[in-house]
Amino acid sequence: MEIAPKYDPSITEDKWYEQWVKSNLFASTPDNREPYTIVIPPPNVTGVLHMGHMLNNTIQDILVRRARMQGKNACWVPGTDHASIATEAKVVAKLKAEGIDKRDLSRDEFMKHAWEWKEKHGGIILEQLKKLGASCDWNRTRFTMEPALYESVIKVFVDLYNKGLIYRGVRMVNWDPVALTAVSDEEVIYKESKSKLYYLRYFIEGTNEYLTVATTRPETILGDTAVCVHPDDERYLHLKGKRVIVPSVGRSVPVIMDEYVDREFGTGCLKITPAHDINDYNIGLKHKLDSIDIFNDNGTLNDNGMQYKGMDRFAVRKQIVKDLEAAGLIEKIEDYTNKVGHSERTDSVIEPKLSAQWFLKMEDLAKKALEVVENDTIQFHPAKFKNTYRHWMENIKDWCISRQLWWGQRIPAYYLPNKEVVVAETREEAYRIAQERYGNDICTIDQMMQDEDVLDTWFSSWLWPISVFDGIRNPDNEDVKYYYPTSDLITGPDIIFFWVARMVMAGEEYRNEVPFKNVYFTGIVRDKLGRKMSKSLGNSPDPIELMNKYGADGVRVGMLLTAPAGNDLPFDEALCEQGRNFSNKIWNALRLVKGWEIKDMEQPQINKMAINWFENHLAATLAEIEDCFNKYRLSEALMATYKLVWDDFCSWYLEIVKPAYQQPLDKATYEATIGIFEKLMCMLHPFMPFITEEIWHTLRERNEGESIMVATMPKSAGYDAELLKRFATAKETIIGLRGLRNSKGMSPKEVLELYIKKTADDTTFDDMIAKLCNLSKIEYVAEKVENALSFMVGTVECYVPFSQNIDKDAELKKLEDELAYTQGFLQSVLKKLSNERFVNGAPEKVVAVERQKQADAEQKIKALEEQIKTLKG
RNA sequence: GGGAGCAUAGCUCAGCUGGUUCAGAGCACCUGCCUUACAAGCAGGGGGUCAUAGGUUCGAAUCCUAUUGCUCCCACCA
Repeated sequence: MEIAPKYDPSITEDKWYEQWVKSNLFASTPDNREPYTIVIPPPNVTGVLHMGHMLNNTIQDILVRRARMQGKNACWVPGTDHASIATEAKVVAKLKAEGIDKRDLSRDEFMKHAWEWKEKHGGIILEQLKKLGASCDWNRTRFTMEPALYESVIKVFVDLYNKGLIYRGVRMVNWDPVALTAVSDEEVIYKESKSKLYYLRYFIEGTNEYLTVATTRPETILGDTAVCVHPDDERYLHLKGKRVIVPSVGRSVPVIMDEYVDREFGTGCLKITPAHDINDYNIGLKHKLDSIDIFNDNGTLNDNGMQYKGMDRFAVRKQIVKDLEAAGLIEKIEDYTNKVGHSERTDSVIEPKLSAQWFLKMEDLAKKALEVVENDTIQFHPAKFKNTYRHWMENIKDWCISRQLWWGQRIPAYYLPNKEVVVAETREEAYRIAQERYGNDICTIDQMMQDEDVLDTWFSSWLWPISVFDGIRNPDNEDVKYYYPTSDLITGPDIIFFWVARMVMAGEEYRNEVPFKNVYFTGIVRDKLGRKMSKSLGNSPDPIELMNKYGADGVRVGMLLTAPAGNDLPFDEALCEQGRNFSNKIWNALRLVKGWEIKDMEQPQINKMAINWFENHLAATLAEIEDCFNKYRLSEALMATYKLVWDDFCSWYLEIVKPAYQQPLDKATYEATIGIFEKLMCMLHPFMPFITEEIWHTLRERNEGESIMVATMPKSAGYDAELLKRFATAKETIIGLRGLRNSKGMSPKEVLELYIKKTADDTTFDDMIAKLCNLSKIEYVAEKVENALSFMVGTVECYVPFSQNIDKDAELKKLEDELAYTQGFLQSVLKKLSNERFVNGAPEKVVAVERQKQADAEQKIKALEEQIKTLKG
């Protein structure tokens, strides 16, 4: 059989993916097996694959594939999120490029454009996931805006409203002046920025005296309705009951006293703008101040902006400072660093704004959701995120769930002419309720005005583990009963509040059960220099190009090699190279094995030994790997598998059984080797699905439609630890011999003899030693061998007769160095053992170990001294 | 301002409740090899005062305290 010398993923990967889809191997339906369920964190429908997705989805695929091979009914549900703000922004931008202004469109017209856009450009990311090998059940692909999920969201809104958990109120919210919508507290990112602190003069009414107020936002003086000082601040006691004139504006406002003011900051005087700052708003409420809103929704000044009307807030800031300076009303300007809230989606500076919004009461929901994490019904990996979660849950505020957008689930609230509001799943139902409540003649059905707002995207995402199985609309359907709760959730810690916490709440509220049992938090993928990957830095590699270059398998391995849960992943292309090299290594092992001539002949002892050793070693490694998976330490599981394949299988096992050039291999060994190879491929398959499938099919004849995907994952079993230890000693002998050859520059072709100063009590591995070291014989002797090089394995001396002149000085030095080291070592052991408190205090086991060390060291010293003596002659 | 976490080889990390799996792994590095599976490779090798300073202990990378440096989360003093 001809096998290419280099593995080429481009000819296997697409082929096998197609085959898997064709054979419907990703599909899952409820049956008697234990379910294993993952719901994908739905990427934005407008998204394209980035390195974060690669990591996240590789991990999910590994877990799903492993579960499937363990005989579980594995179901990975894919889908996308409608991403209200982000998508609407994209559609608006696209329309703008075509010369269409959103404001000129009706809601329906806009939605038509948005859906068209979604159909055309949406879901690219799901196609890209296929290249990665993601074994999602594509038949189950969901979209948060599709009818069934849309209905679920509406149903939940109505339900929570009826339970009294949802309310509408006028509150200070975070306003995004670019997206023209409110956003939740969690969507505000505070960034440190260099700004200025302006000291403004407020003249006391009717006098020439003034007080100085420090502010970072001088433009908001237009909305000032008071100046506030601390009631105990002696500097300002005389101002009690006085009024001051807002500079430039000319308005007279009261001086009020409140302990909120920090006397140390600035001048100890605080201007109060209730309409544009959350703290000022609260003070305004307390002191019954007027509230003057000076901004339009888009951040320009409104009619209250006087001569600045129509200008942007930042332009006004500059202008008003100039004007105040000209009027001599600025005392000084200082540099100042503070944190400014930015919109997560548009990056615009958030404007606190008073507006009517819908809120969800969180307190009770949070209580239950905290409990199930505290008592480990849901486990976090790593567990440290419990702290973060707890802190948020214990300080939770109501969730602003309305957004002033069109792309999303429209709030099912209907306003009647009598100003009352009715909430119901449909207009018809709302009308029925309205008539019931207020009489049949209250209005016509068309006179009810539906709320213009849509719901926060996360208000649909939080239902995802339930709604993908239609468990909101049909709580007793087979799917949701079987697949819910899901098994593992794989996500980033950045959305622990946005998503994870809220899913737990929804799960408890709507299923009375947690939505998942484990949460695996991935780290953030960074570049080599530790920076976040970002478009503006251009440091984010294109995953598709990477996969073309190294193969999906190579990239998957590269990502996983250094990605412990919860740790950031400093990505380096060299890791993908390592992954690709590993692919090639496996490939060449296949070439070797398939290249052998097989003969029906007696199985040599050495091969029996190799097989027996490997199977024991495999069992031990399997136990190790299972332990890694139980602890969600996937990188370690991969590394253990990697070493098993590369080192133990390729470098040791295959080298031991490998027949001499053009010699045949016995059939029994061949069969065993194929069996081992198969097992290794199964173990590797979750990490490297494509190459393992290709090799699995090459190892044996397979029937049409058979796949490694549904082969059985090998399980750990008992093993002979003693055997493994003896093998390790044999290995040491081999390494010692190779080192000898290396240091003496001997060719591997030169045949040598080995004499071991020891009784021949264990010769199990002698054949192997002879074969791998090109020895003509191994002999056990009682006395030292003359004219030989020597080395030690543990406390045992080994000799290799050497025909050429031995460099006595070099040998002597080597031996003396070793002697010195061993003597030092013995000293430290003796010191320990002569310490009575150690001998009495330490456990017997530990003391026994020290005594053994002593004995070994003494024996070794004796041997070394003897060697030195004879060498000196 | 509050909280959490981290600091071990050049890099990325493992080292569970103090003592032979205690100083480890992979990559990188050095030396020698194109040895009929693989140079995307083989064989061998070097490399760490476990951040710093104290303390507890017979014994500390591991426990305690302080210091320094980094990261993240929350709050948002204008």
